[in-house]
Amino acid sequence: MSKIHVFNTLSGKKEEFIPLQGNVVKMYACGPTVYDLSHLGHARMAIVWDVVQRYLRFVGYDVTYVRNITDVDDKIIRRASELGITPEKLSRQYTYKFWHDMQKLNVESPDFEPRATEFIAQMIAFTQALIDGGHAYEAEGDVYFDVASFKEYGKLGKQNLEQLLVGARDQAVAQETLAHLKKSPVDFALWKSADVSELGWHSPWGYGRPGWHLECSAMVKRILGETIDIHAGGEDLVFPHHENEIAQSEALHGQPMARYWLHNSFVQTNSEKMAKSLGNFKTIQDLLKTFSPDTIRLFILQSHYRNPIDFTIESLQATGTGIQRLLRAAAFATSGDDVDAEAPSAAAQSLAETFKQEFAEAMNNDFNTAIAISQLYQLADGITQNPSVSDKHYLANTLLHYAKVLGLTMVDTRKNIDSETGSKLIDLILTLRSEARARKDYASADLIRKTLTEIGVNVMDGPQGATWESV
RNA sequence: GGCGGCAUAGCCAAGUGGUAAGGCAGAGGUCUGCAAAACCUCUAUCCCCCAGUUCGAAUCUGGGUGCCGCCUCCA
Repeated sequence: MSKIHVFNTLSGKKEEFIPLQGNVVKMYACGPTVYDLSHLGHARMAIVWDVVQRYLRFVGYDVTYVRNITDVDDKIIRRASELGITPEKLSRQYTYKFWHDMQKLNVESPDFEPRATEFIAQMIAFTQALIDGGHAYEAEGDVYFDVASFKEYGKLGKQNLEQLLVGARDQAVAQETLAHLKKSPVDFALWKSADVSELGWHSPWGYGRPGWHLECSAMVKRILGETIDIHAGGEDLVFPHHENEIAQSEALHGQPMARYWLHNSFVQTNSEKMAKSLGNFKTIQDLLKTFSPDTIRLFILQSHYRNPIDFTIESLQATGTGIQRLLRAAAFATSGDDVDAEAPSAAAQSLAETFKQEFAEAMNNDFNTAIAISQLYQLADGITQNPSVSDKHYLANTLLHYAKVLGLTMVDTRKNIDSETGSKLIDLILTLRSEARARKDYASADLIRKTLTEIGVNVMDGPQGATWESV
C-alpha cells in the first residue's frame, strides 16, 4: 500500500505523512466560535477533519483528535448584550446547537473538545511565560506579543513583515486607541483588559480576557503537548490565527508547534464566501430539513478539501439523487438469508481487492475523497451487475464498510413511514390495488397510485408485485 | 499594494508529462397495462487565451484574461 501524503501549508508542498512518535497521531482542529447557528461552511470543516481522523484510525494509527470550542470572544459578548443575556448563556446555547448539528451529520465526537473558558489558568501561565522569556510585554493591563522577537513570523501565511507593517500602519490610523499601547502595529493581544462588569478573569495584569490566538496555543500545549502532528482548520485561519499560534508556541517552546498544517477551503455561494458577515449562509439545521446527512456529507466530500465548493440547492439535489444508487447497492448486504453458504467468487474477491487498493490510493493522496467516492460508485455498479447473491452480499458489505470510513451512515431514509400501522395500511392498500390490476381495473389502480404519490409514497410495480418507498 | 488559490462537457467535479475518473442532467434500450423506479448502452478529439519546452502537455515554463480568498472577527 502506498504511503499517506498530505499537503502542508507550511511548506506549500505535498509531503509524506510521518508522525512524530511511531503510530501515535496528535491532531488538533480549530472549531467554531459559538455565537450563532452553524452553517454549511462549519459543516465542511467538521466533516473534512472528521474524515481525516477516521481514515487515520482506519489505517491503524492511534489518533488523539482534539477540536476546540471558542466560547469567549468579543463577538459573543456583543451578541449577548444585544440579546440581553449573559455571554455564558449565549455560548452554551450555541455550543449545544453545534453539538446537535454534529451528531446529526454523523461527525464523531473528538477525543477532547476543550472550551476556551476551561483553560484560562493555562492561558495566563502561557502569557506569563512569554513575558518572562522576553516575547511579550504588558501595557496598561493588556499584554501583547512582541512580533519582532520571533524572527520566523510570517512563515505560515507567507507574509513579509515589512509589507504587514505597511498595511498595519493604515489600520493603526483608524484604530488609534490601541496603537499607542503596542510597540509595533503588528503585535497582537495575548490578554486584553476588561471592565469588571464584563466577562473576564483576574490575572497578574488585572481583570481581562485572553486573546483568541492564545486560546488554541494554550489548549494544544495542555492537551496534546508542545509538538503535535496535524494542526487543521479553515483556510481563513492561516493568517493571522495560525501564524500567531506558531509565534506564541514556538517562541515559548523553541520547537515546531505542528509537523503538518492542513487547511480546508470554503463553501461559496455565487462564487462568494459563505459567511455570517455576508448573510449568505445556509444553516445546518435548515439544510437537514430537506437533505439527508449523507447527502450533505457526500456533497462536501465530492470536492477535494482544498478546493472551494460553490453551493447551490441544485447540486445538493444532484448529490441526493446519486446517493440512492449507493444505498440500493449497499442494501444487498442485509438482503437474502442463506447468503453465507457460498464463498464469494474469485471475480468478486478480485473486484473487492481492486476497489480497496484504489480507495486507499485515493485517500493516501492528500485525502482525495472525490476519487474514493467515485470508486464507491464503481463498486456499486459491480454489485448490481453481479448475478450471484453471495457475491452481491460480500461486495455490498465491502461497500458499506468503506462508506463508513468516510462517515456515511448509509441509512436508507426512504422507508420512513411514521408508524408500523402506517406501513401495514400501505401494504394493505397495495394488496387491494394489485387485485384491481389483476381485474384490469386500471382506473382504480392508477387512482390509488396517484393518491399515494400525493401523500409522499412512491409506488413501483415490478415483476414480483408492487413495492413502495416514502420520500 | 503584498501573499495565496482557481479556470476541465449543460451543471458539479477528479486528473500535475503518455493520450480525459465519477456524479447529476440528456439520448436510446430492457422491463411494464401505463407510469415511476431499477438495470444496460451512449454522451468532452479535447481541458480560458497566446507563445515556448518535449517524441509526447489539461498537466511543465513565460505572458495574458477572468474569478476567488487572506492581509480585520470568520471554518
